[in-house]
Amino acid sequence: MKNKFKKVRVRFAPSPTGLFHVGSARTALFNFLFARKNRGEFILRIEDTDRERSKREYEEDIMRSLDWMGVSWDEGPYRQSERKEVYRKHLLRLIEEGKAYYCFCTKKQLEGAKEKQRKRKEPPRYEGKCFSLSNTKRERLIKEGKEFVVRLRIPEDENLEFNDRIKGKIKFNAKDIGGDFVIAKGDLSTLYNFVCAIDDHEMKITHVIRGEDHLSNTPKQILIQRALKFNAPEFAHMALTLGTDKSKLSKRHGAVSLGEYMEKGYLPEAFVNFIALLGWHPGGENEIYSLDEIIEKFSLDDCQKSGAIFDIRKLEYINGYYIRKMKTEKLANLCIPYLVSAGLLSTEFEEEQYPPAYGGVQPKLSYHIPASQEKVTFDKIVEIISLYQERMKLLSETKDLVDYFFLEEVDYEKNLLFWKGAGEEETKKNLEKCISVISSFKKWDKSLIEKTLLKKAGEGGDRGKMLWPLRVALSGKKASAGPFDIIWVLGREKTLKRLKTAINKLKMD
RNA sequence: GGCCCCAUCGUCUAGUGGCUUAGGACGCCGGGUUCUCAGUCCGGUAACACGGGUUCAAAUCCCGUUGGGGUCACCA
Repeated sequence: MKNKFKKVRVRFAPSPTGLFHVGSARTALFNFLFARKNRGEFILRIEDTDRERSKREYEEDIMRSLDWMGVSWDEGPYRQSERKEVYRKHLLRLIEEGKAYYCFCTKKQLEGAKEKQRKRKEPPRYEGKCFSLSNTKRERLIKEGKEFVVRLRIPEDENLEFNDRIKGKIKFNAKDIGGDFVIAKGDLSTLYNFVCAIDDHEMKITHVIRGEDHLSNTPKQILIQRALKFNAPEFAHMALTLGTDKSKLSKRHGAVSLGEYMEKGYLPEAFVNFIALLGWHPGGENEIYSLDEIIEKFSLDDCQKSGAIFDIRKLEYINGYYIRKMKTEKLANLCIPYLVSAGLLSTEFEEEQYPPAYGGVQPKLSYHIPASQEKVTFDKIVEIISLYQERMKLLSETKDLVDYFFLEEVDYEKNLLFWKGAGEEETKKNLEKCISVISSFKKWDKSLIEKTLLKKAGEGGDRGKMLWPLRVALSGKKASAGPFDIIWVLGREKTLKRLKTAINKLKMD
């Protein structure tokens, strides 16, 4: 292993031509893991040679997503659009050495040749016509302003083998590449494979870890590196992340951009845990790992050779798991923005006046409920969220789960109040019982509420007869937290009000 | 179609020639738990693609078949 004693340097090289997606996230993560595990360096390189399609906003999306995952880079971002001189220098050198040449064939000519080859069932191939152009003819064509591209001269027939760190020995033959391929356009602006080979060398990359969709680019890059007399880095081609139809994960499979996962309320630690386990496994039976544990255990040897389907149900499970394990205060803080954007809660900075001895003005967040104009404490929000911590899979579910704590009136169908075969009269009686029990409490004590109400409900045999309408009257939902918890958090006054509203609802026809 | 890669439950995977009646997790199904939902606990369902070898012994090694995927731009 020629790289054994060199400091490990890896790169993540996305092109900013679209929103950052799950597949790229996994490639970035694996590079990062490999770098950290081996005490090496992780470089971010933006491949924006295609000026038409590259956008600055996408570049920002890449960095924002990486930050979110906790994937930090040690160098960069380098931009290929800012390194044109470097590429041109190498390009000119190759042309001078006769390893690359101008090609004046028009697109039409190329198409025609390709068509003929296809008819003869031969693979399409550029035969290298312009390679044999005489100097004088070439000079003349350039002077005439004829359009051209630059092609790399490649061997006719040569084995191109390399040892992939994940896939093992990979064999290509130069004759299958399709002839001398284009490395620069007419304005001498260089193309992907060329700049990639140069940057990997100039940036002293020791390991190229990327998706296996780049496997077929590798022989081209090796040829370029050879022509330039560069040492080749080691390659590791990761199996792809797949959609449910087993094809490469893409937009048509639904949510693929990281932004969507952030908005839906996936936790970065859950997301990272999940995608790390797609195509990598440290052995053993544990499946929950922090980023630090993943780094500590990571090895390319434990990477799967075949693609892994992105199964969102397992991600949801892991996300729910992390939510349950989280400190409730932290969870509440993460949920608050969702309540705010749903209009259920509003926050603002409150200027609390402290005596000058305490350092003067200390800004503090205060919370209001728009529906009732009430003030609400952070502790109260924590209480509400704690009722749903075990039930939540996504942070974005918050608003639909707890909205009834922030609304003045809950909206539901009258029929929802009926437990199993119970009729209107019976339901009404049970709700009235609840009212009388709840208003009789001298002190407001949670376990007392629960004990007394439970006893009362038990008298009728089937507890559901009383507890179901009670819970529905308070939450307005067919599924919610338990009635005692809701009563406790809602308080006596609001509880009674909602029970009375429910009874009125029953009276109406 | 050419070239390249891949192949264990529906999904993610453990398994590196005998410890395997193939283990775990998600999902699904059933049951327990203060009305519901969730959670939790208990139980269940379900896989080595196929055919040849090699070997005393193969999910594991070799070959072939089939199937799947990737890639074939003056995009990256």
